[in-house]
Amino acid sequence: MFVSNDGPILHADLDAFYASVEQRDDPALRGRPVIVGTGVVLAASYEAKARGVRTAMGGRQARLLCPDAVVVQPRMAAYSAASKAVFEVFRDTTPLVEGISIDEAFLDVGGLRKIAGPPRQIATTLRAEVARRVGLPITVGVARTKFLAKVASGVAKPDGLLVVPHDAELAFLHPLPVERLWGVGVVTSGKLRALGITTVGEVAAFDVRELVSMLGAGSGRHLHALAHNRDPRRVRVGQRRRSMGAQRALGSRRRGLTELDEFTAGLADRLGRRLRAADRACRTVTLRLRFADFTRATRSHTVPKPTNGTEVILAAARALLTTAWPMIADRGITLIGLSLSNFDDDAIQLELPFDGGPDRAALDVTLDSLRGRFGSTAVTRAALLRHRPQEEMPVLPD
DNA sequence: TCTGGGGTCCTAGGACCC
DNA sequence: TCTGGGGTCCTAGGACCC
Repeated sequence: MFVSNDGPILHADLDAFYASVEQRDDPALRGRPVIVGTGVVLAASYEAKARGVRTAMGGRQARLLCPDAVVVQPRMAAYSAASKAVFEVFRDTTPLVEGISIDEAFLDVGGLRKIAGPPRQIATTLRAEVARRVGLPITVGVARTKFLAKVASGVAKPDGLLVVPHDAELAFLHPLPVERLWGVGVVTSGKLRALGITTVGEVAAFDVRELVSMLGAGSGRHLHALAHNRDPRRVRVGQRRRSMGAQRALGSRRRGLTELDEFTAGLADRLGRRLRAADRACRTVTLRLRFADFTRATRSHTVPKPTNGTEVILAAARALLTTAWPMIADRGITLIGLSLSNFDDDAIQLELPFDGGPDRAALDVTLDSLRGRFGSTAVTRAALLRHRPQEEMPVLPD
Protein backbone atom coordinates (compact mmCIF):
# COMPACT_ATOMS: atom_id res chain seq x y z
CA MET A 1 0.00 0.00 0.00
CA PHE A 2 1.13 3.51 -0.66
CA VAL A 3 0.20 6.56 1.35
CA SER A 4 0.64 9.88 -0.38
CA ASN A 5 2.38 12.92 1.02
CA ASP A 6 -0.13 15.71 0.87
CA GLY A 7 -2.77 17.33 -1.28
CA PRO A 8 -4.23 18.87 -3.19
CA ILE A 9 -6.88 16.24 -3.53
CA LEU A 10 -9.48 15.71 -6.23
CA HIS A 11 -12.78 14.03 -5.49
CA ALA A 12 -14.22 12.76 -8.77
CA ASP A 13 -17.82 11.60 -8.75
CA LEU A 14 -19.83 10.42 -11.74
CA ASP A 15 -23.23 12.08 -12.00
CA ALA A 16 -26.32 9.86 -11.59
CA PHE A 17 -23.99 7.09 -12.68
CA TYR A 18 -26.31 4.22 -13.69
CA ALA A 19 -28.84 6.58 -15.27
CA SER A 20 -26.09 8.38 -17.20
CA VAL A 21 -24.86 5.08 -18.61
CA GLU A 22 -28.41 4.31 -19.78
CA GLN A 23 -28.70 7.73 -21.43
CA ARG A 24 -25.32 7.32 -23.05
CA ASP A 25 -26.23 3.92 -24.50
CA ASP A 26 -29.77 4.81 -25.64
CA PRO A 27 -30.07 8.23 -27.32
CA ALA A 28 -33.86 8.06 -26.92
CA LEU A 29 -33.37 8.46 -23.16
CA ARG A 30 -31.33 11.66 -23.35
CA GLY A 31 -33.10 14.68 -21.93
CA ARG A 32 -35.80 12.47 -20.45
CA PRO A 33 -36.37 11.45 -16.83
CA VAL A 34 -34.82 8.01 -16.38
CA ILE A 35 -35.20 5.72 -13.39
CA VAL A 36 -32.97 2.67 -13.01
CA GLY A 37 -34.49 -0.12 -10.96
CA THR A 38 -38.07 -1.31 -10.76
CA GLY A 39 -38.47 -2.22 -7.08
CA VAL A 40 -36.57 0.66 -5.57
CA VAL A 41 -34.81 3.47 -7.36
CA LEU A 42 -31.15 2.55 -7.82
CA ALA A 43 -30.42 5.73 -9.74
CA ALA A 44 -32.38 8.64 -11.18
CA SER A 45 -31.31 10.95 -14.00
CA TYR A 46 -31.19 14.65 -13.22
CA GLU A 47 -34.43 15.12 -15.15
CA ALA A 48 -36.05 12.68 -12.71
CA LYS A 49 -34.32 14.19 -9.71
CA ALA A 50 -35.77 17.55 -10.66
CA ARG A 51 -39.19 16.00 -10.12
CA GLY A 52 -38.32 14.80 -6.64
CA VAL A 53 -37.23 11.23 -7.43
CA ARG A 54 -34.45 10.08 -5.11
CA THR A 55 -32.16 7.09 -4.85
CA ALA A 56 -33.57 4.27 -2.64
CA MET A 57 -37.10 5.61 -3.03
CA GLY A 58 -39.84 3.03 -3.55
CA GLY A 59 -40.76 2.46 -7.18
CA ARG A 60 -44.40 3.35 -6.68
CA GLN A 61 -43.64 6.68 -5.08
CA ALA A 62 -41.16 7.47 -7.83
CA ARG A 63 -43.75 6.79 -10.51
CA LEU A 64 -46.30 8.95 -8.74
CA LEU A 65 -43.86 11.83 -8.72
CA CYS A 66 -42.77 11.30 -12.29
CA PRO A 67 -45.31 9.29 -14.33
CA ASP A 68 -43.55 9.98 -17.63
CA ALA A 69 -40.21 8.59 -16.45
CA VAL A 70 -38.61 5.78 -18.41
CA VAL A 71 -37.99 2.92 -15.98
CA VAL A 72 -35.23 0.54 -16.97
CA GLN A 73 -33.85 -2.66 -15.48
CA PRO A 74 -30.32 -2.27 -14.14
CA ARG A 75 -27.49 -3.56 -16.35
CA MET A 76 -24.76 -4.12 -13.81
CA ALA A 77 -22.27 -5.46 -16.36
CA ALA A 78 -22.49 -2.21 -18.34
CA TYR A 79 -21.99 -0.10 -15.21
CA SER A 80 -19.05 -2.20 -14.13
CA ALA A 81 -17.39 -1.80 -17.54
CA ALA A 82 -18.01 1.95 -17.52
CA SER A 83 -16.52 2.17 -14.05
CA LYS A 84 -13.38 0.33 -15.15
CA ALA A 85 -12.97 2.69 -18.08
CA VAL A 86 -13.33 5.75 -15.86
CA PHE A 87 -10.84 4.42 -13.33
CA GLU A 88 -8.38 3.96 -16.19
CA VAL A 89 -8.69 7.66 -16.90
CA PHE A 90 -8.11 8.33 -13.20
CA ARG A 91 -4.95 6.22 -13.16
CA ASP A 92 -3.69 7.86 -16.32
CA THR A 93 -3.96 11.12 -14.39
CA THR A 94 -2.11 9.99 -11.26
CA PRO A 95 -1.11 6.67 -9.72
CA LEU A 96 -2.48 7.89 -6.38
CA VAL A 97 -6.11 6.86 -6.84
CA GLU A 98 -8.29 5.65 -3.97
CA GLY A 99 -11.59 4.22 -5.16
CA ILE A 100 -14.47 4.68 -2.74
CA SER A 101 -17.24 3.06 -4.74
CA ILE A 102 -18.15 2.08 -8.27
CA ASP A 103 -18.55 5.73 -9.26
CA GLU A 104 -16.24 7.86 -7.15
CA ALA A 105 -12.61 8.18 -6.16
CA PHE A 106 -10.04 10.42 -4.55
CA LEU A 107 -7.00 11.44 -6.57
CA ASP A 108 -3.89 12.94 -4.99
CA VAL A 109 -2.38 15.33 -7.51
CA GLY A 110 0.10 16.96 -5.14
CA GLY A 111 3.19 15.92 -7.06
CA LEU A 112 1.86 16.74 -10.51
CA ARG A 113 2.04 20.52 -10.63
CA LYS A 114 5.27 20.64 -12.63
CA ILE A 115 4.24 18.15 -15.26
CA ALA A 116 0.48 18.63 -15.46
CA GLY A 117 -0.16 22.13 -14.18
CA PRO A 118 -2.20 23.44 -11.28
CA PRO A 119 -5.04 21.35 -9.81
CA ARG A 120 -7.78 23.21 -11.65
CA GLN A 121 -6.17 22.43 -14.97
CA ILE A 122 -5.69 18.77 -14.01
CA ALA A 123 -9.35 18.54 -12.99
CA THR A 124 -10.53 20.21 -16.19
CA THR A 125 -8.49 17.81 -18.29
CA LEU A 126 -9.78 14.86 -16.28
CA ARG A 127 -13.41 15.81 -16.85
CA ALA A 128 -12.79 16.29 -20.57
CA GLU A 129 -11.03 12.93 -20.82
CA VAL A 130 -13.85 11.08 -19.04
CA ALA A 131 -16.33 12.70 -21.43
CA ARG A 132 -14.20 11.91 -24.49
CA ARG A 133 -13.13 8.37 -23.62
CA VAL A 134 -16.16 7.09 -21.70
CA GLY A 135 -18.93 9.52 -22.65
CA LEU A 136 -20.10 10.24 -19.11
CA PRO A 137 -20.50 13.46 -17.13
CA ILE A 138 -18.37 13.71 -13.99
CA THR A 139 -18.08 16.29 -11.26
CA VAL A 140 -14.79 17.11 -9.57
CA GLY A 141 -14.18 18.85 -6.25
CA VAL A 142 -10.68 20.08 -5.45
CA ALA A 143 -9.41 20.96 -1.98
CA ARG A 144 -6.59 20.47 0.50
CA THR A 145 -8.36 17.68 2.40
CA LYS A 146 -10.32 14.62 1.34
CA PHE A 147 -13.34 15.71 3.26
CA LEU A 148 -13.48 19.17 1.72
CA ALA A 149 -12.91 17.82 -1.79
CA LYS A 150 -15.89 15.53 -1.27
CA VAL A 151 -18.04 18.39 -0.02
CA ALA A 152 -16.94 20.51 -2.98
CA SER A 153 -17.96 17.90 -5.55
CA GLY A 154 -21.32 17.53 -3.81
CA VAL A 155 -21.91 21.27 -4.09
CA ALA A 156 -20.71 21.40 -7.70
CA LYS A 157 -22.99 18.62 -9.01
CA PRO A 158 -24.03 17.96 -11.70
CA ASP A 159 -21.32 18.13 -14.38
CA GLY A 160 -19.35 20.69 -12.42
CA LEU A 161 -15.94 21.66 -11.14
CA LEU A 162 -15.29 23.46 -7.88
CA VAL A 163 -11.90 24.39 -6.48
CA VAL A 164 -11.76 25.50 -2.86
CA PRO A 165 -8.70 27.72 -2.40
CA HIS A 166 -6.64 27.37 0.80
CA ASP A 167 -7.57 30.81 2.04
CA ALA A 168 -11.30 30.33 1.55
CA GLU A 169 -11.88 26.94 3.14
CA LEU A 170 -13.93 27.92 6.15
CA ALA A 171 -15.73 30.70 4.30
CA PHE A 172 -16.90 28.02 1.86
CA LEU A 173 -17.64 25.37 4.47
CA HIS A 174 -19.33 27.17 7.34
CA PRO A 175 -22.51 28.43 5.66
CA LEU A 176 -23.35 24.93 4.35
CA PRO A 177 -26.14 22.89 6.00
CA VAL A 178 -24.96 20.18 8.42
CA GLU A 179 -26.28 17.48 6.10
CA ARG A 180 -23.39 18.30 3.75
CA LEU A 181 -20.98 16.82 6.29
CA TRP A 182 -19.83 13.37 5.22
CA GLY A 183 -21.18 11.04 7.88
CA VAL A 184 -24.18 13.10 8.95
CA GLY A 185 -27.33 11.21 8.05
CA VAL A 186 -30.92 11.51 9.19
CA VAL A 187 -30.29 10.47 12.81
CA THR A 188 -27.34 12.78 13.46
CA SER A 189 -28.85 15.66 11.57
CA GLY A 190 -32.01 15.25 13.66
CA LYS A 191 -30.01 15.40 16.89
CA LEU A 192 -28.09 18.45 15.72
CA ARG A 193 -31.18 20.27 14.55
CA ALA A 194 -32.87 19.56 17.88
CA LEU A 195 -30.07 21.64 19.40
CA GLY A 196 -30.62 24.41 16.90
CA ILE A 197 -27.52 23.50 14.90
CA THR A 198 -28.26 23.82 11.20
CA THR A 199 -24.99 24.90 9.60
CA VAL A 200 -21.45 23.55 9.56
CA GLY A 201 -20.26 26.80 11.10
CA GLU A 202 -22.54 26.21 14.08
CA VAL A 203 -21.05 22.73 14.53
CA ALA A 204 -17.58 24.29 14.49
CA ALA A 205 -18.56 26.83 17.13
CA PHE A 206 -20.22 24.23 19.33
CA ASP A 207 -18.48 22.86 22.43
CA VAL A 208 -16.80 19.63 21.37
CA ARG A 209 -17.58 18.09 24.79
CA GLU A 210 -21.29 18.55 24.20
CA LEU A 211 -21.02 16.97 20.75
CA VAL A 212 -19.18 14.03 22.32
CA SER A 213 -21.80 13.54 25.02
CA MET A 214 -24.54 13.58 22.40
CA LEU A 215 -22.95 11.56 19.57
CA GLY A 216 -20.29 9.50 21.33
CA ALA A 217 -16.55 10.13 21.51
CA GLY A 218 -15.71 9.00 18.00
CA SER A 219 -18.41 10.76 16.03
CA GLY A 220 -18.44 13.86 18.23
CA ARG A 221 -14.75 14.60 17.83
CA HIS A 222 -14.74 13.55 14.19
CA LEU A 223 -17.60 15.87 13.32
CA HIS A 224 -16.11 18.78 15.22
CA ALA A 225 -12.78 18.29 13.45
CA LEU A 226 -14.42 18.13 10.02
CA ALA A 227 -16.35 21.32 10.72
CA HIS A 228 -12.95 23.01 11.14
CA ASN A 229 -11.67 21.22 8.03
CA ARG A 230 -9.24 19.22 10.11
CA ASP A 231 -8.95 15.97 8.18
CA PRO A 232 -5.58 14.21 8.22
CA ARG A 233 -6.71 11.21 6.15
CA ARG A 234 -4.52 10.77 3.13
CA VAL A 235 -5.24 9.19 -0.21
CA ARG A 236 -4.53 5.49 0.10
CA VAL A 237 -3.93 3.16 -2.81
CA GLY A 238 -4.54 -0.57 -2.81
CA GLN A 239 -7.11 -0.87 -0.06
CA ARG A 240 -8.54 -4.34 0.21
CA ARG A 241 -12.13 -5.01 1.07
CA ARG A 242 -12.82 -5.93 4.69
CA SER A 243 -16.10 -7.76 4.18
CA MET A 244 -18.05 -9.49 1.46
CA GLY A 245 -21.77 -10.08 1.52
CA ALA A 246 -24.74 -11.37 -0.42
CA GLN A 247 -28.38 -11.00 0.40
CA ARG A 248 -31.79 -11.72 -0.93
CA ALA A 249 -35.06 -9.87 -0.44
CA LEU A 250 -37.93 -12.24 0.23
CA GLY A 251 -41.13 -10.20 0.03
CA SER A 252 -43.69 -10.49 2.77
CA ARG A 253 -44.70 -14.12 2.36
CA ARG A 254 -43.97 -16.36 5.35
CA ARG A 255 -41.07 -18.74 4.78
CA GLY A 256 -40.41 -22.08 6.38
CA LEU A 257 -37.07 -23.20 7.78
CA THR A 258 -36.46 -25.54 4.85
CA GLU A 259 -37.00 -22.77 2.35
CA LEU A 260 -34.73 -20.39 4.29
CA ASP A 261 -32.11 -23.09 4.47
CA GLU A 262 -32.14 -23.34 0.68
CA PHE A 263 -31.69 -19.59 0.30
CA THR A 264 -28.86 -19.72 2.83
CA ALA A 265 -27.14 -22.48 0.88
CA GLY A 266 -27.42 -20.40 -2.29
CA LEU A 267 -25.87 -17.38 -0.60
CA ALA A 268 -23.06 -19.43 0.92
CA ASP A 269 -22.28 -20.93 -2.47
CA ARG A 270 -22.15 -17.52 -4.15
CA LEU A 271 -19.95 -16.07 -1.44
CA GLY A 272 -17.62 -19.05 -1.37
CA ARG A 273 -17.04 -18.67 -5.11
CA ARG A 274 -16.42 -14.93 -4.82
CA LEU A 275 -14.10 -15.45 -1.87
CA ARG A 276 -12.01 -18.03 -3.72
CA ALA A 277 -11.98 -15.90 -6.87
CA ALA A 278 -10.61 -13.04 -4.79
CA ASP A 279 -8.11 -15.43 -3.17
CA ARG A 280 -9.16 -14.42 0.32
CA ALA A 281 -10.10 -16.38 3.42
CA CYS A 282 -12.41 -15.28 6.22
CA ARG A 283 -13.07 -16.26 9.80
CA THR A 284 -16.41 -14.64 10.63
CA VAL A 285 -19.76 -15.50 9.08
CA THR A 286 -22.68 -13.18 9.82
CA LEU A 287 -26.32 -13.98 9.15
CA ARG A 288 -28.39 -10.88 8.46
CA LEU A 289 -32.13 -10.78 8.86
CA ARG A 290 -34.67 -8.10 8.17
CA PHE A 291 -38.23 -8.33 9.48
CA ALA A 292 -41.49 -7.05 8.09
CA ASP A 293 -41.29 -3.88 10.20
CA PHE A 294 -37.81 -3.26 8.77
CA THR A 295 -36.03 -3.90 12.04
CA ARG A 296 -32.92 -5.96 11.64
CA ALA A 297 -30.95 -8.59 13.51
CA THR A 298 -27.57 -10.20 12.99
CA ARG A 299 -26.08 -13.42 14.30
CA SER A 300 -22.41 -14.14 13.79
CA HIS A 301 -19.94 -16.91 14.33
CA THR A 302 -16.15 -16.90 14.16
CA VAL A 303 -14.29 -20.04 13.21
CA PRO A 304 -10.78 -20.74 14.55
CA LYS A 305 -9.05 -20.98 11.18
CA PRO A 306 -9.47 -18.76 8.12
CA THR A 307 -11.48 -20.51 5.44
CA ASN A 308 -12.77 -20.04 1.93
CA GLY A 309 -14.59 -23.34 1.71
CA THR A 310 -18.28 -23.28 0.93
CA GLU A 311 -18.93 -26.18 3.31
CA VAL A 312 -17.43 -24.38 6.30
CA ILE A 313 -19.28 -21.17 5.48
CA LEU A 314 -22.52 -23.04 4.97
CA ALA A 315 -22.15 -25.05 8.16
CA ALA A 316 -21.67 -21.85 10.16
CA ALA A 317 -24.57 -20.16 8.38
CA ARG A 318 -26.86 -23.11 9.04
CA ALA A 319 -25.99 -23.11 12.73
CA LEU A 320 -26.77 -19.40 12.90
CA LEU A 321 -30.05 -19.87 11.08
CA THR A 322 -31.03 -22.58 13.52
CA THR A 323 -30.33 -20.38 16.54
CA ALA A 324 -32.22 -17.49 14.95
CA TRP A 325 -35.17 -19.60 13.83
CA PRO A 326 -37.39 -19.05 16.90
CA MET A 327 -37.16 -15.31 16.36
CA ILE A 328 -37.98 -15.73 12.66
CA ALA A 329 -40.85 -18.20 13.14
CA ASP A 330 -42.66 -15.63 15.30
CA ARG A 331 -42.35 -12.69 12.98
CA GLY A 332 -41.48 -13.76 9.46
CA ILE A 333 -38.60 -12.16 7.58
CA THR A 334 -38.32 -10.06 4.43
CA LEU A 335 -34.59 -10.35 3.80
CA ILE A 336 -31.88 -12.88 4.45
CA GLY A 337 -28.22 -12.23 3.94
CA LEU A 338 -24.77 -13.56 4.67
CA SER A 339 -21.67 -11.53 5.21
CA LEU A 340 -18.07 -12.71 5.50
CA SER A 341 -15.47 -10.70 7.38
CA ASN A 342 -12.42 -10.91 9.59
CA PHE A 343 -10.18 -11.79 6.66
CA ASP A 344 -6.93 -13.43 7.54
CA ASP A 345 -4.90 -10.68 5.95
CA ASP A 346 -6.75 -7.80 7.59
CA ALA A 347 -4.08 -7.20 10.17
CA ILE A 348 -1.67 -4.39 9.57
CA GLN A 349 1.92 -5.46 9.13
CA LEU A 350 4.69 -3.24 10.24
CA GLU A 351 8.11 -2.92 11.68
CA LEU A 352 7.94 -2.02 15.34
CA PRO A 353 10.11 0.89 16.48
CA PHE A 354 12.24 -1.25 18.77
CA ASP A 355 14.52 -4.23 18.44
CA GLY A 356 14.34 -6.12 21.69
CA GLY A 357 11.65 -6.96 24.18
CA PRO A 358 8.29 -5.27 24.39
CA ASP A 359 8.87 -1.61 25.03
CA ARG A 360 5.40 -0.65 26.13
CA ALA A 361 5.75 3.09 25.75
CA ALA A 362 7.09 2.84 22.22
CA LEU A 363 4.42 0.33 21.33
CA ASP A 364 1.67 2.59 22.61
CA VAL A 365 2.96 5.53 20.60
CA THR A 366 2.95 3.31 17.52
CA LEU A 367 -0.55 2.08 18.27
CA ASP A 368 -1.87 5.60 18.67
CA SER A 369 -0.40 6.88 15.46
CA LEU A 370 -1.55 3.85 13.48
CA ARG A 371 -5.03 3.99 14.94
CA GLY A 372 -5.21 7.61 13.89
CA ARG A 373 -4.43 6.58 10.35
CA PHE A 374 -6.13 3.25 9.96
CA GLY A 375 -8.99 3.32 12.47
CA SER A 376 -9.12 1.95 15.98
CA THR A 377 -10.46 -1.52 15.33
CA ALA A 378 -7.99 -2.32 12.56
CA VAL A 379 -4.97 -1.97 14.82
CA THR A 380 -4.60 -4.12 17.88
CA ARG A 381 -1.61 -4.88 20.01
CA ALA A 382 -1.94 -8.54 19.18
CA ALA A 383 -1.89 -7.80 15.47
CA LEU A 384 1.28 -5.78 15.88
CA LEU A 385 3.01 -8.50 17.85
CA ARG A 386 1.87 -11.25 15.52
CA HIS A 387 3.39 -9.53 12.55
CA ARG A 388 6.61 -8.28 14.04
CA PRO A 389 8.72 -7.51 12.15
CA GLN A 390 7.75 -7.65 8.53
CA GLU A 391 8.03 -4.93 5.95
CA GLU A 392 10.15 -1.88 6.06
CA MET A 393 7.30 0.58 6.43
CA PRO A 394 3.86 0.30 7.98
CA VAL A 395 1.81 -1.17 5.20
CA LEU A 396 -1.59 -2.62 4.65
CA PRO A 397 -1.50 -5.91 2.80
CA ASP A 398 -1.36 -5.49 -0.95
C1' DT B 1 -45.23 -2.86 -6.07
C1' DC B 2 -43.39 -0.25 0.59
C1' DT B 3 -38.52 0.05 0.75
C1' DG B 4 -32.14 -3.51 -3.43
C1' DG B 5 -27.67 -5.02 -2.93
C1' DG B 6 -23.80 -4.00 -1.87
C1' DG B 7 -20.28 -1.90 1.62
C1' DT B 8 -17.58 0.97 5.92
C1' DC B 9 -16.86 2.24 10.61
C1' DC B 10 -17.97 2.69 15.58
C1' DT B 11 -19.71 1.31 20.25
C1' DA B 12 -20.68 -1.52 24.13
C1' DG B 13 -20.80 -5.56 26.95
C1' DG B 14 -19.22 -10.10 28.28
C1' DA B 15 -15.80 -13.93 28.30
C1' DC B 16 -11.38 -14.67 29.18
C1' DC B 17 -6.40 -13.87 30.11
C1' DC B 18 -2.20 -12.21 32.82
C1' DT C 1 -12.46 -15.63 49.47
C1' DC C 2 -12.21 -11.27 47.57
C1' DT C 3 -10.09 -7.67 44.95
C1' DG C 4 -7.66 -4.86 40.85
C1' DG C 5 -5.77 -2.97 36.42
C1' DG C 6 -4.95 -3.71 31.74
C1' DG C 7 -5.80 -5.98 27.73
C1' DT C 8 -7.87 -8.93 23.49
C1' DC C 9 -11.47 -11.18 21.09
C1' DC C 10 -16.16 -12.08 20.00
C1' DT C 11 -20.92 -10.75 19.42
C1' DA C 12 -24.72 -7.61 18.44
C1' DG C 13 -26.50 -3.42 17.11
C1' DG C 14 -26.54 0.85 14.68
C1' DA C 15 -25.39 4.91 11.66
C1' DC C 16 -24.07 5.97 7.31
C1' DC C 17 -22.60 5.69 2.32
C1' DC C 18 -23.32 4.65 -2.85
